Amino acid sequence: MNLPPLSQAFVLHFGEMGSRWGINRTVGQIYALLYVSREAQTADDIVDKLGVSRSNVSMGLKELQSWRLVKLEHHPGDRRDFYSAPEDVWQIFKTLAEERQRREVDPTLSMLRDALLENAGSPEDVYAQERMRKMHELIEQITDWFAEVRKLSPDTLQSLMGLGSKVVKLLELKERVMGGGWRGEPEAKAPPEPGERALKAVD
Amino acid sequence: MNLPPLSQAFVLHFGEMGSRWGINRTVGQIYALLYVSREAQTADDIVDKLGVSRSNVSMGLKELQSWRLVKLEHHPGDRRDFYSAPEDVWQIFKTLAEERQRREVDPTLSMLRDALLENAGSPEDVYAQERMRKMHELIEQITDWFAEVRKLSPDTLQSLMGLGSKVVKLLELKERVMGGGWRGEPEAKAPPEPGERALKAVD
DNA sequence: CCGTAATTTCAGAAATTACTGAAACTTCGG
DNA sequence: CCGAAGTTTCAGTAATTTCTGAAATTACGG
Repeated sequence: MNLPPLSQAFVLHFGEMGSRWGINRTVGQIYALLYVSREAQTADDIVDKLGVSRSNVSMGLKELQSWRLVKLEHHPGDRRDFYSAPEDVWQIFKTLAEERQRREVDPTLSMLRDALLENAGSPEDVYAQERMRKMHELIEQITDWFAEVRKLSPDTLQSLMGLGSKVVKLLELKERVMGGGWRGEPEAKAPPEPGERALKAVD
Repeated sequence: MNLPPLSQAFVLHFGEMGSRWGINRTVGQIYALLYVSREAQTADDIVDKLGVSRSNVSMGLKELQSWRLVKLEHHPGDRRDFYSAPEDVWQIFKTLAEERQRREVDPTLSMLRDALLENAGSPEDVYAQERMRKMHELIEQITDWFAEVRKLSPDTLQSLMGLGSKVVKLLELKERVMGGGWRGEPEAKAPPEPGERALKAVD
């Protein structure tokens, strides 16, 4: 590997981490390299810096493209492909989230929906179906919410996250300003707005 | 595999999905089986139902325990270990999030912090360090926020998620009611260093 | 302590996944 | 069209991971 020390440490770490995920070492390393490189890199640059085969790099780049994690650019008068990673870390995070949603969550939701439509032929499956309903509810709620949140601008998102758990205060504030009385204990839940999904306790 | 059809479909799906994650097929299947089973299962129950070796089940259960995803219980007058999955899907989600934090995010943060303390010996590493700073900031912000949010009760969490992107309305409401100075977080950000651009909505 | 039931460990076999070099393909200027 | 530069594909090999059966260990009632 042919990289300055800090970059190398970063690249190696992502290689290892990649393995923990479904991603293979080389793919992790290529992405890390692009992420810390000021300039777009050619496949041969990557071969030199990581010391892996040309074909491995080619496949890794294809994989990264399928995740929409790298940009391909061309320089005038140069036939080679130049690759780079988008700058904005929030954008990267969103892209990752979207792709994982598409590859992991959506198929699971689809399987669950199918199972919930069947009718259970045994007491075991009746219970199993009930459990699947719970899981479906949870996943759907989280992903709907996340889809909403992804629409926010990074700035807004940051304000929100800056609040941390203080959002609860905002919720209370909302009830005070919009809702009826606020004398009652938290047990009295805010009435759902019209058209808004009723809040159900889970478990 | 010896399971009623819906349960089997669920178990097989989780086996496949497990592979996409870092988790292996058997571990995914064992967890799925416990999740849809009304009663706690012994290792031999699992062997019968999944048709894998006893030792494989033993290792899988150990792995699941290390993720805190299964409960071990004992029945009076029975020496065997009985395993089950916690009921509350929100709790499961939190546990998963915590373990992934511990195993994947914390080591990354630690590596980044180390790299940020070194001094870069080349222009390439100067830039790399700058990129690592950005990544560190993002990850830290998200995980801090998530740690806060994990403290909320499932009910509160659900109210929040029910709002979806309507939280923005709440933020505006807050501005109106409280006026400017209520930024719930560690004082306004340090003025951006030269070369650091404010995060802006992308594209 | 002993014997038995239950569980864990572990070395090797089986299966899967990653990586390589060589060949095939693509693109483009002349 | 041709040739050169670049990229992708692919079959075979290497490396890694998963899984198994056998042996070792633990737990416990008598």
